[in-house]
Amino acid sequence: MSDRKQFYVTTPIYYVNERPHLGHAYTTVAADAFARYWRKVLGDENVFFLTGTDEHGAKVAAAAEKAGRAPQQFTDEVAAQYVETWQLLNISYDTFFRTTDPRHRKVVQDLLQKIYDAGLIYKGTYKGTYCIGCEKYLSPEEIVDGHCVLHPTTQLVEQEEENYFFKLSELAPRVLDALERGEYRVIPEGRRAEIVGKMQSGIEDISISRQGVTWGIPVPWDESHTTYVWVDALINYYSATQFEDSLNRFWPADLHIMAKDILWFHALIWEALLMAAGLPLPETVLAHGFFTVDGQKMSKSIGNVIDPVQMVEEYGADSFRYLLLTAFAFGNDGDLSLARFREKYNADLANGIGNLVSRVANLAEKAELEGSAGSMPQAFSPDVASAMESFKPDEALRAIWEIVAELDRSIHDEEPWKLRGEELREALSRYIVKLGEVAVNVGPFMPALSQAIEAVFFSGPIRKPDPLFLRK
RNA sequence: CGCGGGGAAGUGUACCGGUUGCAUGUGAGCCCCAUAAGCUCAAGGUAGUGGGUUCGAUCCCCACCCCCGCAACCA
Repeated sequence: MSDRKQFYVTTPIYYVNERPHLGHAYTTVAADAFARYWRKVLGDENVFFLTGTDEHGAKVAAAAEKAGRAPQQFTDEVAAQYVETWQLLNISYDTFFRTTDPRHRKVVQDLLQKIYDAGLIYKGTYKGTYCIGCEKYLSPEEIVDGHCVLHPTTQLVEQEEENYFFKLSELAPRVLDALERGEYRVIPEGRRAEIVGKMQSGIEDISISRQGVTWGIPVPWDESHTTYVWVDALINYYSATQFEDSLNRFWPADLHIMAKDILWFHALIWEALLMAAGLPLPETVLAHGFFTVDGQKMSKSIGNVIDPVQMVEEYGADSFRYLLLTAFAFGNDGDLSLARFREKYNADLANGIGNLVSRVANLAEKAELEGSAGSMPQAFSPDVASAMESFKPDEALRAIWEIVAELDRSIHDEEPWKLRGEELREALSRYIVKLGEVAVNVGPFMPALSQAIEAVFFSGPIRKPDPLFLRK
């Protein structure tokens, strides 16, 4: 089915100026499902799952100051919140990467030096309209009647800054060529077309250093500049494989997952940097969609923010993971709503798999069946495997729930409660095999459920357990 | 201005050039092992509007209307 020997999957590293929110959780849960899937197929030691935090930049420094903390202390605190959230969500990352890791600094500097030595970085000036209120250069859309939309009373200044520029314009055609030759790919197809279109529309060089920002990695040949945070951040994917010899083999990455808003960085700029440094390109760059909540963009002012930690408290990690991944097709945009979460929780989890487990366990307990007799299947079902290998976790889950529905139908048709003796045992063991199938297949998505099913039906005497998912 | 996504049963959503599928919700019946759970059947969509291509379009093309997002130094 696949000739992979190893699998390296990443999430973006999240910017620490805000707490983990639903968007971060969505990306990370998906990445976790892929990581867990491939671990089962290839063995734990052949999968590397990376996530982490992006901790440099002016905004972080400002946020730290506002919180009355030194930057490092501040980022330590926020990074800890991410670690905590991922623990709650049962995220099985192998490394939690932080860009303030001193080992990362060296990798970034070496890589930049290489690109510099290759003649692909030059000194120039960045010129723009600067808003002191925002502390950044404004894009034309942010300027209305000569004033910043957020700070209409602040005087804007035309400002120039000396920056180092990366010759993206020179690299872009080569990157496009690599994309078209299939040296790396961008999915879904619609996103790829978008990226190709942008690449063809004329690319400008980008500045990759800042003079005024001290909270960052110094440019190796000119310590008065720090590395632009995006460059610093992207390099993490490579950097994480360079800290230990045992991890070297994971580069290049097999799958970078991110939301579509940062695809540009991952589908062009990252490849350009790698090419410039003479490094191999990642295999797949996968952008998933955005979601709205009850039809609107999630925002604090609208008050429709869904907090992942609260969701875990209410539904449990497994359920929340399920609800996120089945809400809409992975890659598309979609809509989430608390009302629908509840509906789906009751229908698919409580009435579906939860009830089915009780149903079969009860019959088995009465029949005094031994679970140790059967054994769990070890491989994924073909349709689950093909869904996962074409990056469609939602389809994989749908296939699994088809097993659940089928089993409910079989039980109804065969009326095992009327059977006795060998007939009953035969029927029950077929049901248990099916549940074993569910357990194996659902593992990447709902690890606790998978273990619970295994514990009930595949070890010792079968006892009817407490409900796995209580109706809400 | 530009780019992209979307408008389909009460709600949400999938695939697809050839009597729309699924889920949820609703109604009726069945079963009674199970978490008032399960099974079956039924009702419910002229697929935003108007054109075009085609033997045939929800699907391809054009225009328009509406919603949403992105718009590159923002991480």
